[in-house]
Parts: sequence; C-alpha cells; structure tokens
Amino acid sequence: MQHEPDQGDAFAPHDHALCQSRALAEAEERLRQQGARLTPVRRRTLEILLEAHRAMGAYEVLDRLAEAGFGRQPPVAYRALEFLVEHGLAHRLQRLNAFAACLHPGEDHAPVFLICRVCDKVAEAHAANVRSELSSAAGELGFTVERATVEALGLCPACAGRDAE
Amino acid sequence: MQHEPDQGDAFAPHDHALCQSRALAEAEERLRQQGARLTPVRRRTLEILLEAHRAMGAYEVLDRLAEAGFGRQPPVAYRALEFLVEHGLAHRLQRLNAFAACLHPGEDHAPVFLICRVCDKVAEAHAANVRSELSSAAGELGFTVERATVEALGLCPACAGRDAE
DNA sequence: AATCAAATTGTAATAAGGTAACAAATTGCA
DNA sequence: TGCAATTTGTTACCTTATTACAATTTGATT
Repeated sequence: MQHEPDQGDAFAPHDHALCQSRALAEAEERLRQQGARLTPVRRRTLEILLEAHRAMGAYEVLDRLAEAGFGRQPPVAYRALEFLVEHGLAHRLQRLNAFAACLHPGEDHAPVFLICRVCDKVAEAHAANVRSELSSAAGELGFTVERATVEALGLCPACAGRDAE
Repeated sequence: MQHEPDQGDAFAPHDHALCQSRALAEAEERLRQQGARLTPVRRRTLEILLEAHRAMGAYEVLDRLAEAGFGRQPPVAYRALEFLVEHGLAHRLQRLNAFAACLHPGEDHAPVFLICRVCDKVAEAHAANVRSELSSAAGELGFTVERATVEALGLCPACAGRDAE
C-alpha cells in the first residue's frame, strides 16, 4: 500500500531543508504566542535535532552546542531540551534515553513513536486510535490515563527493503 | 463499572501472600520447562519484586540482595533482573528506569503498563487491541513493529478515590 | 538612559543508572 | 573424579542526569 508524504513521516523521502525551516518557523510562531523565548541556545538545540532527524542523546547534543560556542556542562543541554519538550517542540524517547524534534508541533498531540532499529530514524504516527484503546483497556481496571508513552521499535520501509534484497 | 479481580490487576484488593506464592510457583514451573535455573539470587530477586508489588530501581533491588547476603556490585542485580526479564518473569519499565515482577507470566504477552503516579503500583492491562491499533498506524507509514513499549501514567482507582474525598 | 527584578546561561560538583572484563565458585555430566 | 559450561563476585569505568550557585542578559519601569 502506498502512503502520502506527511510532516510526521521521517521515513518518506522529502525535502529536508524545507522540512527543517518549516519546523523552525512554526516553532517561532508557537513560542511567540505562548510568550516564551527562542533564545540562541534553544534555537541551536532545535536546529541540531532537526538536522539530525533522529533521536539524539543529551550529551551528543551538548557536544554540538559546545562546538557552537555554548557551555560544555550538562545542564546547558538538559535545560534547552527540557524547554523544547515543555513547549511541544521536541520529545523525549524513554526507550533510547534520547530526544528528537517534534515533527508536527502545534497539533496538540500525544504521539506514538516509530523507531527504526537500523537507521535510528524516528517518525510519529497518528495516535488517536491507539490512545483510545489504551484508555479503554485502562478503564477496565478503573485506571485513569493521564500521560502515556508509546514507542515501537522495528523496521522502517527503507531498511526493510534493504534487508530483503 | 465494577471489574473482576485479575492476576494482572495490582490495584484490586487481593490476598498478596497468595498472589506472591502463586507467581513464584508459576515461575519455577516455567523455568523447569525451559531448562533454566531459578538460582538463589534469581529467586530472591523475584521475591523482592513480588513483595514490593511495584516498580523498583536496580540499585534498590541490589540493596535488598546485599542485605540477604549476595554481592553488592551492580552486575549482581542487573544480571538477575535481566534473566527474569528474558524469561518473562519480570518487565523493565523504561519510563521509570525500573523493573517490576510480571503479573501473569506464561500468557506470552507484550503488556501495557499502568503506573499510578501516587502509589507507584504497576498493573498490566490487556494489550491486544492497543497493539493491533499500533501496528495498523505504523503500517500506514510502511513501518513494521517488532517490539513496543506502552506505559501509561495516571491514577489507580484507590488513589483517585482518595483524591476525590 | 539608569535601575531593578526576572529569566537565562555558565560552571562545579556529584548522584544515579548501567556495562565490560575477568577471576572464583558452582553445577551437571561424561 | 575430572572437565566444560554456567553462574556469581569484584574491580573499574562509562553514560546519563541533577543540585546548587554564580554571572549574565533581558525587559519593564521610571
């Protein structure tokens, strides 16, 4: 089955420069509305995540920030990453101890992550159905879901193709 | 809505001593079939998880093992925990950096975890529908799910009741 | 423009989580 | 008994994350 290119689909071939600049522009707009500031460290951090287009560890981000002239101590990276996560511009992937830029900020979402175990790219899938099944399974035990982490490890289409060859 | 007590439901009031001894007996039976050994450290580790009936960090488990006369070095705990996870007797909770005893071993499952943010108890919900929605959402992007982590944070019925009072 | 509080960034120190490598002991079996 | 395989113990170290506090920058206000 074919599928449409989509802003959350890191696996589909796409104009990555455009994808990045669009995400940055959206980030600026969103933050302006919230009255929060996209300072140089924060902006650079987001750019780093967007350029990589995959999940990165905090210390890897920290190295890149240091190269760009920012501080070399862990809190520099953790603070910027935390800020981005809080404002919906990045996500934290528990499974990998890592962070990735949000691929469609603004859509007030609680995404499902698809992590390719070969190329390490991360996509965000549409999660509504998954979430509603989760809530209903939880409801059977009287449990109220407030936040959920859904992360799948597997093969992206490109790597699956390479595997099969 | 009322719900039936269930082996995976840590939230429901239950005879915890029985719950523990049953889980231990099942573990022994399962391992015997697999030709694996429930050695003293491993057995004690499982008991520790079962007694707590919640997720525990590896270092917390290590302390308890040391009290019981086993080694005090991290690998002692990590090896025992890894063994239990590999044999389906315990789970690793990414979100908490922690481990919990499996509440229904044998049912060859890929569970969904419900973690109460107040009392820290962990239950396992029936996951089939969640998993199938996840696979289908992933399929739309051409992604093949191999393993998935689904962890929900929220309120268990007891803590929700206390909150409302 | 000068001032001040709030927000942000920098740095040091350290806690918490996890693994690699190898030695010693134990187990199961020929 | 003797030997290989498994398990346990220990050392050393690596990665991830947080606390605490100082220095700086920003924006609002006079």
